[in-house]
Amino acid sequence: MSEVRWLDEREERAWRSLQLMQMRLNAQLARDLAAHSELSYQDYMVLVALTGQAEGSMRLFELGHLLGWEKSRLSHQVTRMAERGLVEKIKCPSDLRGAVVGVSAHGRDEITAAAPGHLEAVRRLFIDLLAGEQLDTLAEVCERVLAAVADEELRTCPPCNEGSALAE
Amino acid sequence: MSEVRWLDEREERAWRSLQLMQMRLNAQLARDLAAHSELSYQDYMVLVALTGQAEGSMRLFELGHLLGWEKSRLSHQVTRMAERGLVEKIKCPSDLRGAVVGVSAHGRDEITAAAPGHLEAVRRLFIDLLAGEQLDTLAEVCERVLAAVADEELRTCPPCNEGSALAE
DNA sequence: CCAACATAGGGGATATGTCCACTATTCCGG
DNA sequence: CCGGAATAGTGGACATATCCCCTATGTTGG
Repeated sequence: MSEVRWLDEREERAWRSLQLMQMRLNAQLARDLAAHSELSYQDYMVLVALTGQAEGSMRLFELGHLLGWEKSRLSHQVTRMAERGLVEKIKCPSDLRGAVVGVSAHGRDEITAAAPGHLEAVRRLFIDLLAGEQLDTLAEVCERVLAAVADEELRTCPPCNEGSALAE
Repeated sequence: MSEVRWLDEREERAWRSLQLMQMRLNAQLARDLAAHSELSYQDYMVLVALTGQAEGSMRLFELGHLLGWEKSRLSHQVTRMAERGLVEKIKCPSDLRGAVVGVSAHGRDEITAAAPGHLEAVRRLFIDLLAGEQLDTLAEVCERVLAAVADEELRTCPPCNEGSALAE
């Protein structure tokens, strides 16, 4: 088609600072969590999701959807967490293919102890630095991008590449 | 101190969508790159940085600063890339501790072939979805957060924890 | 009822990231 | 000039993520 449209200064600034922020912010939050608890950031996210459920448990695939993780990642993660006694995994009685993960007492203790500190860090390093409209703009931006990504995922990977004559 | 200040709906929305976007967008860009080239996203970033230099090479630690990577991560990455012939690493004559990394001809070919497609993906999934002011707001937000993180990194990790009587 | 297909989950191989300890130099104050 | 700090980079151990294939179940149209 046409020649490449490189990023101009404005675009470059936004794109670069976003990528840097992602890396640094996540790294700092993870370090903070590791320093004040036995939980990794990923452990934390899993436990938050589980404790957000009324019964403290849910089907594996539901958890995956909630977190937006691939099934394999989640499977490995849950296996590791189960080995450490943070969660429990049992076969689902109503669907023999499936499994149900639940927080254990130990997991509850850990998340209860870690949450306040983590939340403070999130506020200190992110939320409290931003004005309300900035939060909203950010959310709009992210949601717009997420929609585009979801769209592209659909068009690219699943069983879509058949049926149409305009194949590549 | 006081009790925990949980995130309200607005804050939650921004924080959650940001985290989701990070994950999905990066994953999609990486998949896209992998599908159309032999380069991982990390390879790509290293090569972009190097080809951005006049001589196509730079000191390892400069590269690390430019990318914002830890030295160890960079060392591993460059070693792997050198094994694949994408870059070359030589001892620095003027500082015997150091090393200089340079793009190889092969590396140049790869990045030249991959860049247009990747850039298009970045535009399709991110840049072109946003209005100019959104880009600016985003950049401001990210830079603000980055400053706070850098600040906290300074206060927390390096050789700071000594000298003051107000130790923990 | 059965054959195809879809869905839930597991797990190995491999790539990557982080922590940390270690070596080799260079820099600097006295 | 020397001894102690800072700097540059390496690499092992381990945690994590992804790709991709495998099994076991459900589901559904004939």
